[in-house]
Amino acid sequence: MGDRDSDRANYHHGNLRQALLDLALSRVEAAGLEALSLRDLASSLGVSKTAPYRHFPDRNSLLRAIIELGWADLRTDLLVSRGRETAPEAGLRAMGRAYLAFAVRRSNLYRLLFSGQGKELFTEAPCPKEIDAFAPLVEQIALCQAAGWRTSGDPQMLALSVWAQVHGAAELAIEGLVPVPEGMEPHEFWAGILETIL
Amino acid sequence: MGDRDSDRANYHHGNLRQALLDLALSRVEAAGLEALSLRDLASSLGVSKTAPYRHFPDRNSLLRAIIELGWADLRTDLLVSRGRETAPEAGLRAMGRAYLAFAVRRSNLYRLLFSGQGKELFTEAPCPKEIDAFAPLVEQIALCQAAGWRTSGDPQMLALSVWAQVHGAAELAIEGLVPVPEGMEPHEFWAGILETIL
DNA sequence: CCTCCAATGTTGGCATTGCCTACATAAGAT
DNA sequence: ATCTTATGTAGGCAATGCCAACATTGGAGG
Repeated sequence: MGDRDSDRANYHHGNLRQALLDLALSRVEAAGLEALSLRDLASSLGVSKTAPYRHFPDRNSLLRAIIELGWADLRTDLLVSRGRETAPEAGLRAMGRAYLAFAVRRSNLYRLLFSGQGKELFTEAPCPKEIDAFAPLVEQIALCQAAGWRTSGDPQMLALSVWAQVHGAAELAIEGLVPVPEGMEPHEFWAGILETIL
Repeated sequence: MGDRDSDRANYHHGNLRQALLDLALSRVEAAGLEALSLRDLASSLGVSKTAPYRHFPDRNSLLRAIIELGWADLRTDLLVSRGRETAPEAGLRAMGRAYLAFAVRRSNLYRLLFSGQGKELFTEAPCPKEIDAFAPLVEQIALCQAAGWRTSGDPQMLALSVWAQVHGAAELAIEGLVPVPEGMEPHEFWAGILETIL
């Protein structure tokens, strides 16, 4: 007859929301957003097919939660990478490399971030601090300017330009449209290309 | 009784492949690739649900055909835009603006181009000339270099860097993550941002 | 301690979709 | 005229998102 714990767990899972988030994130990272199925999550967690709807009104809502996790992780990577450097410009380059590494290493998640599903997360209100991966870039650019780098120009605009550059490189790297030289990691190759202009 | 033409057309449509492509393209442009359904196409064309499979083995194969159309159109826009300028650098800037305009105007199609579905189109063999939107950029960069612009540097690498920059701007513009100043078109706004660095 | 209720989970069902197998028809070559 | 092949049809299967109705549980208030 099963022990008491699993009896209790059988009906009320107890932590379904978090379990859904964890599993969904791993599914997306492993196979992309189109491979995410609420029914599959439910059955994998030993729960009925409609149980997830008690925690997320629909599939897109779950996706949006994952997107938030993704932005938070990306922001963290950027903060850590720049924290390891003292010179402002070195910090900026480190952020660029960290960004590319994140995009290549977790490409399915990265693609989801720009899939358009979470647009309203950022356009509506001021972007929540914990998931704002852009602000650290603007700050770092401002630091660089204070140190004499491209002193003319609005830091916000400069940051947008740099973001566009690095994001574009990340996408091209992920997409694999451009063959990478033998024995070279894609994010290294693309970091090198960025130096061409930046 | 119906006229003879529709009688004939009732069974053998006569031009189903092209009709599928046309309608699929318009559906994708209007609502994105996730809105593309073979069954919907079939019924809209007054044909049975499995008829499309006589022309495309599966949904992805149809998507790939659309991707080819998209790249060809983008290439054409680039060629036309640079053809209107004489000075090499002016031509390069015109290509950038045309690229951004294409991405914004046909954003759903543009997104499909980078969705990863058509990867093998470009990585395998040498990219077919008619759909190669990258080669014109390399050529233009070479022209610019011949005219004294950034004479040091491999044109291929420079072109990749420029492509990354413009593609990144295009994606950010489409995504709408960055609010565009009132009364300004997104592609103008982003073209301005590109000038910040390029 | 008991009761009720809100949170959480289940069952059954509907519509849509991709795609498979078998079958039907038309159009053109032999 | 016949036969082959390209093309289209019918039926079906499994998966999915989501809705409505019902069940269970644990905790708040009497």
